[in-house]
Amino acid sequence: MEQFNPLQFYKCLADDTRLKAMLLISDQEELCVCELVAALELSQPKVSRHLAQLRQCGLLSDRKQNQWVYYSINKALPEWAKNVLTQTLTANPSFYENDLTRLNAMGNRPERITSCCN
Amino acid sequence: MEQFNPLQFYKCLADDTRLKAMLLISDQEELCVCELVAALELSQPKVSRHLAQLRQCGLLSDRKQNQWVYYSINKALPEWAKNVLTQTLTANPSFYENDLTRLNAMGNRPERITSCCN
DNA sequence: ATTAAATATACGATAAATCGTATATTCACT
DNA sequence: AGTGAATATACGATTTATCGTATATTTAAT
Repeated sequence: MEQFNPLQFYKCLADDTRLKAMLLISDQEELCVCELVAALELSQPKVSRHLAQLRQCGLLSDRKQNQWVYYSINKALPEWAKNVLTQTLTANPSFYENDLTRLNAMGNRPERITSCCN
Repeated sequence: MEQFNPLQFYKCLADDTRLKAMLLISDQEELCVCELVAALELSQPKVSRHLAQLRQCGLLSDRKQNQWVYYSINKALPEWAKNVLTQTLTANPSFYENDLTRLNAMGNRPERITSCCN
């Protein structure tokens, strides 16, 4: 993230897959690629590509755990951008409710290792 | 505006001309096309086209006065979207400061008729 | 070692957005 | 009636974004 720019931020949100991924991740704290694939009903390469873009633009962070990669909202995101996401999330539940339903219906979701020490 | 949709909203903001126009209009209450042409240093058709799109999507309203068309933020915009604009405006002054400077330096700005009765 | 699952990336094809230029329209002024 | 300023729109050309498919990489399990 070479200097956070509102235009780039909105370009990231201007795609159905990316916007829904951002909202679902905001809502769920973190999600791995296969969970997003299931929730959004899209191909794995498509989801992965969009997540890579969101990470490169500084909107998402990722952490690797076993064979999964978990994406979460980048803590270093400017406050105004975090607020934009929160406003969008809470004001538009119907925009992503179907995705959330599919996510909750998903079997075999990977287990998070809950570290006891932080 | 057939039903306000966050994706469409962000698509509107995902273009340099449109985002700057939105922020300048937010800041200035209303601006006519020729003022935006001067502030943004862009061709009249280009600015006009983008404003038309913002109006069609429900982000802007227009009023005609003499030969000028003044654009302002649509009062009927959902609260969350207004908040997004306000947040973006106040947190990113450097994004549009040059445009604001050119606007203020512009000679011959059309005079608003200040109606005394409303 | 082999296989399978999860993820990432490369590449050419397609679709979508944007642009410049030309032109139409409207209004004020003479 | 005629001219000029402000604005809008149409159209083809170009750029940009997205996509499907194939393939590479990593990790876990057998």
